[in-house]
Amino acid sequence: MIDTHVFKTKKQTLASTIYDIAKKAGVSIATVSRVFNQSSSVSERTREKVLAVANEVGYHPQIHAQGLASKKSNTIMAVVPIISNYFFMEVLSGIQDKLLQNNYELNIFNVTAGTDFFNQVEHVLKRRWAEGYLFISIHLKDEEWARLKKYGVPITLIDEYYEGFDTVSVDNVQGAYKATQNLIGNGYRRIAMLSALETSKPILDRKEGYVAALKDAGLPFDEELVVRGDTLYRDGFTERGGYEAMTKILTMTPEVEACVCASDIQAVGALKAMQDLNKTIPIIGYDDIELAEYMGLSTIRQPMRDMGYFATQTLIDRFTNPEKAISQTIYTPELILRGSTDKS
Amino acid sequence: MIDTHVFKTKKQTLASTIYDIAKKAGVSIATVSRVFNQSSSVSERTREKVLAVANEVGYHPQIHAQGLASKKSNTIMAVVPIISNYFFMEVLSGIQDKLLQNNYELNIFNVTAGTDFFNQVEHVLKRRWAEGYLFISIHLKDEEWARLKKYGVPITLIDEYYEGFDTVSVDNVQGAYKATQNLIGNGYRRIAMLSALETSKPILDRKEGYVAALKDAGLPFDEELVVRGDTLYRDGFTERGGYEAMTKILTMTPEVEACVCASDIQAVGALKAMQDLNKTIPIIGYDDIELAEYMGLSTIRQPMRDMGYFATQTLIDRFTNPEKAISQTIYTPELILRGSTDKS
DNA sequence: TGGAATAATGTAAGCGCTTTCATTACATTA
DNA sequence: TAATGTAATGAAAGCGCTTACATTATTCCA
Repeated sequence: MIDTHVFKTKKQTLASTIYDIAKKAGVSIATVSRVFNQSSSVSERTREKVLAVANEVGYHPQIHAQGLASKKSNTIMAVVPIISNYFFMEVLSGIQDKLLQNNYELNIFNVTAGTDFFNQVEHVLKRRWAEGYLFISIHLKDEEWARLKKYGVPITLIDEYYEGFDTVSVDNVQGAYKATQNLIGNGYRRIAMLSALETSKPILDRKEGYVAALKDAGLPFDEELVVRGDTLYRDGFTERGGYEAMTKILTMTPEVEACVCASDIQAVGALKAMQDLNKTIPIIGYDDIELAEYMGLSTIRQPMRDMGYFATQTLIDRFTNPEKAISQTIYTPELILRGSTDKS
Repeated sequence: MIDTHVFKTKKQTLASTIYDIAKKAGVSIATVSRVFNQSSSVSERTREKVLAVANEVGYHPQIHAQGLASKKSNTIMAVVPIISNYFFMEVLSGIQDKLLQNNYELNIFNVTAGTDFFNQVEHVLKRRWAEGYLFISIHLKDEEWARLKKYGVPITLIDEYYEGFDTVSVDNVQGAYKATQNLIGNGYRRIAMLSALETSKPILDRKEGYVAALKDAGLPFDEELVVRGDTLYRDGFTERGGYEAMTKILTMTPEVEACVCASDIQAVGALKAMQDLNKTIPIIGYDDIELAEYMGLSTIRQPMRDMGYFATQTLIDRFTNPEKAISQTIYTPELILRGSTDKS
């Protein structure tokens, strides 16, 4: 007996390539390629035919093949240290806004804190994944930046300053200065700084501004009043970090009259701590995330979205004009007064 | 003394390729490739030699070339609709956690709302950028999902349910039910639902739970008590959206006794609205973002990090075992009681 | 209406890797 | 020592695309 049963081979829907399309459309692969690259010289008729075929089988050029052949990928990579942060989110949304107007795709690469931090960053460049890079809140030593420069790839730094690259940042010293100065102007003398990981670059700058404001007002600087929480997750820029720090401040140096804060999110924790300890002092946050408005939190505004937007623009400009002079853009932070600093 | 002069080298340092390394190390390109792919049969001596050379010139295989030749890229792509959202952030951090243990790179692709939403999503798959995809809060019709399935690529859905893919979600109906039930249990009768864009899938489900709870308690359902703000940016899941909605509720239906909310972030706005109008009613949020704890906000907890973590695991499992049975994982939301529902 | 100018298409050589298969070098064993 | 097995390496054929450059169709004007 003859077995006539046919095995239905699970038909692997092999991805179609440019050859398949070319064949079906009766043209050469070059023409197909042209169609997908809006190259000028393709007649309207062929274009339509190719597009029809491509659409029918769901064809689209593969990114890796394109990338290899053309040495471009129409991709911008945002490199950020740990993602879950309000500052990044805002910056990112500015980047998106700009990208929407251009034909670039955004990829986000996360580097994790640790000893091999620089290696991770360098690794990203080595892979040559993108045409340009946005480094957000990545802080390196000058010689490390210099080393990255060797890769000859367009890079724009956000929230960091280095002469060799286009950078977009905010004057952190000035921001903290303004906040502290405001408190001093309101008559407070013993002002604490709610800090975070000491080695963090923004913290360093903000402390400097805080100290300068005290000094300019003829007030003594007391290291004891610079306090951070013990939870160092995300460098201490967390609700918990703020809660812990404020608890310390209120219990260990009860004579404190006011407080400048390294971030809004920490301020949220600090507010809770004050509530729990049933003691309220004026407080100024930092960043002006959307939340701050709804919490009545006075703060120092950083134009985060603008920064993202502008940095992206700068980067794209460099694609088209690599010889463009390197630019450093520094925004001025703005003091926003709300309920948390009202005199009671 | 440190030399701090300006860079002037214009010379594009040509990226070195596998050939350069092979030549300098005196081996064939195949061997170099093997070294970079921890392939077994390379003698320790050659391995070291190759690595030394590669390190010297800063060589690393190019992703596009690798991707083309091997048809893999060791990359997972997370597809999300608009990035700046607390829910995504938390899920993302769960994904990162899992990824850290494996050797995959994460890329994030943003789709923007609009008429061509589906096209954007499909486009991502067409490019074949990654080996697997995590779709976060992407809601499509069944036939659309079916269409994506044709691409034969590993996909895991987060915060969505569809039988054809592995999915990880939370029972939104139950979550809203629990919240509403709690309020009813506390004696409130006129309970509002602070909503967002009506067509949003989570909103649909949550409303269903809200209605069911009312019905089960023998309470009437009043469409007028389901309110959203007018600002629809991010589908209305914003502080502002919450503020507007609560303002409406309090002014148009002043007899309302309590409120269930579609998200914590909206609850923040709602809290402010209550404060501004000087009227407080019990409120329950949704999500349990970190902030909620520090704001004393009762809420429905979604295990966001766990979801991200588990979904990633599921996806990676599928790489190694494509024939694995498709799984639907549904988490149970948890009611977290805090100050915002305390009886005054 | 011929022929130059121009538009449309095709040919083929890579892009930088991976991978199969063949080859070589070396260690074992009888 | 010859035969055999195994580990290490190399040669070469693609992967799916872009892009000079070459070739063929069209167009246009004197």
